[in-house]
Amino acid sequence: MLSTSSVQPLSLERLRTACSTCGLRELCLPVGLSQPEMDRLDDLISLRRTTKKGQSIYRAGDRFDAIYAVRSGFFKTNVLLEDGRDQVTGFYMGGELIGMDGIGTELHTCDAIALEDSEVCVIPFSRLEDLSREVQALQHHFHKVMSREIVRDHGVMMLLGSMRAEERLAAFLVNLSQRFTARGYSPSEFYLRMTREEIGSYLGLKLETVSRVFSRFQDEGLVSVQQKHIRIIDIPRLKQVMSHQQPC
Amino acid sequence: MLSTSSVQPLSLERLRTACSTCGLRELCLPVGLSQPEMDRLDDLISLRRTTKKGQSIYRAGDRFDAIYAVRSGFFKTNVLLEDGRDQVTGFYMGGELIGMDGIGTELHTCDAIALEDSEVCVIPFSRLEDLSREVQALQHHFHKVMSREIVRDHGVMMLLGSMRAEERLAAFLVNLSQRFTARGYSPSEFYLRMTREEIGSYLGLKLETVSRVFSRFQDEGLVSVQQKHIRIIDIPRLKQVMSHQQPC
DNA sequence: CTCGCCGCTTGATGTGGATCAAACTGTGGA
DNA sequence: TCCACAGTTTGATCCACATCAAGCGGCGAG
Repeated sequence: MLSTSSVQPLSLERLRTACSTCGLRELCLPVGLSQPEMDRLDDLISLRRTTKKGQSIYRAGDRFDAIYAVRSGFFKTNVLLEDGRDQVTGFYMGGELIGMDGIGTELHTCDAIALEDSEVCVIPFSRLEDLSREVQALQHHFHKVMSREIVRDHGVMMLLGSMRAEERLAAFLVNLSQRFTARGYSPSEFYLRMTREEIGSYLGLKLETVSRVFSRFQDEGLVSVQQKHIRIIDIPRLKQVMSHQQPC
Repeated sequence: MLSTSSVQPLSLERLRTACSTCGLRELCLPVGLSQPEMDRLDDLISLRRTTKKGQSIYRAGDRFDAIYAVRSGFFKTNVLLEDGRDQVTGFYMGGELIGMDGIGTELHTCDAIALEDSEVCVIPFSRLEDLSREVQALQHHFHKVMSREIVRDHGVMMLLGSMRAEERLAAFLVNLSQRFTARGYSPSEFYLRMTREEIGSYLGLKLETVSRVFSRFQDEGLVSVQQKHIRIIDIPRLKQVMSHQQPC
């Protein structure tokens, strides 16, 4: 049992891992399902997978056959260019779905890598489609999840295409804060699971720039930064920075 | 009949606009459907909509209730920030689907604007979901289309986050060339429907930079540019530029 | 507890693309 | 037909962020 990325069928653990009893069910795939519908979804999700920090749940080029719901932990997704350049395309936390990039071609187009020891629910995709044909609420919610991923990507495109470094980092922190809040954590105090380099890659900046902007934010009393420990002191002002409305 | 964005039921035109006889069916929603299945899809798509250059099929904030397949013409989608900044998030041509951004919130999150006089098929979304529950091939293909939109967005994020101006424009031209080719047009000669400013907005560049890079490409014998008329002279070299492999 | 290293911070300098400015051109409308 | 103007090109200058460089500090392995 020392294997670092193990796949294990549910058995006695079943009750503990069922969607119905999962603390993340209001954020995850079962949103809007009745109890019997949720039971049917449970039948489908019979595998969990634990992943150690640094390991992947899939790599670009891997055959696609499942999507993954983050049960615990933190992930990033990474696209690669032939010439070696790469870019972080997203960070994922509890209740969020990873892997929808693979549906279009039956092959994954990015790497999904754990930023800390993590656990995901494996959702076999063809069985999800089967069930979606029978359970309208599931079908509709899945479409919403994919649509939101598209909208999120548009937000990142906006950020990369027309925001300056301070605005990008402010937007990033505000977004993280909101997602932590939705999960019952503090809106103002959290640990970053990713390095400055990963943040930079996601935001289209170099790690030095990320570091400098953090320092500037700290000097201005917006946040307190100690390595990966972040405390947001002034969320409203951070939102102003994000929206270009610096008070001169 | 002078209204600029008219909605008209199909009647005698029916045969002409049915998916089954549409030249774009191999690129559009009906991919992989049998004849009877395609007939059922036809039943659902009972509206076409013509849109004059400059007009929108929907705006950010509009209620979402349909997606749109481009029948003819050319569109852009635009996201807006409160502070007035905006960004082009995509260009769409025949056979491509617009509007999936609205599924997540029931509201559209961007504007969809015609870059020339155009026509779209209106696909009522709830009826599309109904039919998807009965026709597996349709369900699966729709999922593929959404997934590809996500993958395309990741490509743009890569481009915006880690490519230089010349690489971006080269990637843009290669992409357009491929899409025109798939539609039976010349891979090397086409008219741009968008302005330098719109290209720049999409690529995270200013219009002056786009213009300068076009000129540089022309000087180097990669393309011939006359306003919106583009002739790609050396596709392989353009692909090299895109991949950072400048021959010193 | 200590060592080594990875990740972070900070400074100095360089540069790609933005900005400002001016002139040119093709097009659509009166 | 001609005018007005939106869109484009090109040049000069500027600046935000990249790059290069050096030192720091916290954490995990032993």
